[in-house]
Amino acid sequence: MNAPRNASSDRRRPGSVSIRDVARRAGVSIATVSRAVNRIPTVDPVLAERVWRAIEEVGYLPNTQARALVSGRSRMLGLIVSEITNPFFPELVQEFENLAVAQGYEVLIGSTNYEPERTESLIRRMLQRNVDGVAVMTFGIEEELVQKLVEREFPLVFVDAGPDLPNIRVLKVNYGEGIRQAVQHLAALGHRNIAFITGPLRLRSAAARRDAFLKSMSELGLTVPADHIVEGDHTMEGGIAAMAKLIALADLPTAVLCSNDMTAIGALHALYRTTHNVPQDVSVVGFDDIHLAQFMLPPLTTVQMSCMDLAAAAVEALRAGIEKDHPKAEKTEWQIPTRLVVRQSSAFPRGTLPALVERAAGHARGKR
Amino acid sequence: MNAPRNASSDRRRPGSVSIRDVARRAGVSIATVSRAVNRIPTVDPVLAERVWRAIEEVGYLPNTQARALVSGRSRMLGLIVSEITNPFFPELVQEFENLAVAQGYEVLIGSTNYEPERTESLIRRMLQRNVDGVAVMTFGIEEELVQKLVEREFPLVFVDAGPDLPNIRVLKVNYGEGIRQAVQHLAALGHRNIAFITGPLRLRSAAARRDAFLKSMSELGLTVPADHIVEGDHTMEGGIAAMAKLIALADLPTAVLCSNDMTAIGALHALYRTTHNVPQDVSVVGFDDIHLAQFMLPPLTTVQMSCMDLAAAAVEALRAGIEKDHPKAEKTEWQIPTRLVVRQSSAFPRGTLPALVERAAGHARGKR
DNA sequence: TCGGTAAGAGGAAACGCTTTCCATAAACCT
DNA sequence: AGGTTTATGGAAAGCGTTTCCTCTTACCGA
Repeated sequence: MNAPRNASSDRRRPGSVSIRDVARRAGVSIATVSRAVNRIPTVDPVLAERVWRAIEEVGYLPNTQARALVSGRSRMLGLIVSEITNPFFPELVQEFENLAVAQGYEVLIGSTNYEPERTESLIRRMLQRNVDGVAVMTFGIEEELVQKLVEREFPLVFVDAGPDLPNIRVLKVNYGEGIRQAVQHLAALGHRNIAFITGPLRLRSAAARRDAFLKSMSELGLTVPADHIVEGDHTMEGGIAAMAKLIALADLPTAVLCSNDMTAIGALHALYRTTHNVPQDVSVVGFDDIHLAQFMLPPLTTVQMSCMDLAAAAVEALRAGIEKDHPKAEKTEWQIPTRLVVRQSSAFPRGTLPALVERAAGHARGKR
Repeated sequence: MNAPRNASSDRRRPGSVSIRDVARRAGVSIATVSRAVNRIPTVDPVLAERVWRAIEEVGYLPNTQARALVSGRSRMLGLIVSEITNPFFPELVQEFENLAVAQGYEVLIGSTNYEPERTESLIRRMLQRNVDGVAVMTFGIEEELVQKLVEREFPLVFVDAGPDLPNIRVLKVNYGEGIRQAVQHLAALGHRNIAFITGPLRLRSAAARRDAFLKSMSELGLTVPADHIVEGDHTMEGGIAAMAKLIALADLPTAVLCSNDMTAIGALHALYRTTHNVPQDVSVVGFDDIHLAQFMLPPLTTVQMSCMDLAAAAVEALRAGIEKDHPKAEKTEWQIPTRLVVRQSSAFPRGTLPALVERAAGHARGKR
């Protein structure tokens, strides 16, 4: 006997079960099975029970593609990040995935690696897969690249800024608040000579962080010489190089604020290599509060931009755009707070009285 | 006039274009368009050209779901990893994605976080999405959890070991080779008292690494006291705790080999906190060669298990299982080599003559 | 007892695509 | 030149689901 393993087409994967098999088993029509599966109340509870038992028995799983084809909704969300290897993003991805799955969505992830043609292909792929919405968490993508998505009126979520169009929602990160806290923290410790290592300035978010720094400084009446603003690229390598430039200056700043944690970690390395102690000689402050930050030596004082907040806002904003009866369907802006987390990479400026006292106490305790 | 924007159903997303629109524009049948898109040679080149131009003009993108529905192949690959926040995995994911996309596949990622129920739901989701194959890169997943996938004869790729069934392919990581190189490197420097921090031993790969270590040691006639094998959990926190136990021992080992890089980084931290210098007091060697390893202080000597190799083998093995005429369709095992990368976290054991010479030279150069 | 109504279940169409089959046109051979 | 084969386009049949519409059945009141 070479009969097919099930009554449906023999092209199908073995063990695959369709709604028809369930219908046959339960002795009802496929329409009834569909209604039972979708918990439509007009179905007789007795029949529904029979359907559910049949589903259990034959091991039925509804085919998502067929569902998507007919319903026009794929229940997939696109998530575009800059580079998955930057430790900030996996944390974001993880949280985004958790939340999306909890809401019954699948996640299609893509990283642009800052390459326009990659972004291009990424968007085309997401369009083809017919995602229900896309979160563009690249912190400053070129707008024209997402033009296609905008045209097709996909629900879209951007960080910081996006075109002012229907179906576009924006997560406004309040860089100012956290950076002001950081600057005031340093100023309160006595720092006056504070440098800033930026991210790649073509990124809107990097420029926003730098501007927030300059604003906070001028609020305190502190001036920033041009050579105290050095451009990095949000990688550790970039942080090392940028810090090296600052070390080469005639007046080494007493504190350095960095546009992200990886840059700050790079700065720590550069200082360590040149036998400068942190925080005794130079205070270093990061931005993001990635997991790694607390395990640095010394643990990094940093401005927290919570992935949890960001991911939660992104998923909520996408759902608001997708599900027409969502309570926040009309909301277009989500505020993301930032706040300073003080650890041990920031202290009194070198040469000041409190620093000397600290250092003496430290030596007395046997630390180096 | 409130006519719909295109001639198809008005339920569709605006701007969405179907094969019918292309056919109309090119003045051919939809079958011809389909054949042109799928590059079937029997279509008249002139017509094909007209079709391609029409596709360009109307901005047509084939609907992947419809394609998958009829062809039975979704062109999606599942990738299951342990935890995306462990830096090893993003590197793997990135490479896997690049390769898969280059072959025309999309990637559905999921992390188990070592929770069985998460894995369960992950697999159900992948089944529903009808992925063409799944790579289970968790380095030791419980087999029964993937039973469903096995039953349905999904092409499956495991790391290290998997059930010996058709459609199962295994990437055999040669832990022995790299770890032998590491042990011999340390022994050559003069180390005799070498400890090992394991990963979570329920993971097959963690046990395999420990066994490889013990084997390499005994090959050299070196004994390993029971308290020199400490269990970690492949995280930095675990590495810190495990190293703390070693530090508390009466005879501090002169070298510590770790089951992965995050553990080694934890060990570096624990040593740093207790004012032990690496490599002068203790040599530390990692495993994986994650990107971060080269930026540690000191840069970490480690055994490289290339994500590139692993990802390439995984994608190739999956394709071999999916595409029936694949040249390597019959191959069931892929070998993944490992090799030692010597950096600066390993040196002569403390108290030996070469170490004293090194130290003196180092002091002379002004380093600490 | 019978007509009217409402609830529940089934049949069938549609979603966008691929694939197969068939009809037509063109080319070849005898 | 007529018949046969080969190329090529067009029409139609699914793929697995949802949804609309129709039909049956049961229940209620008169």
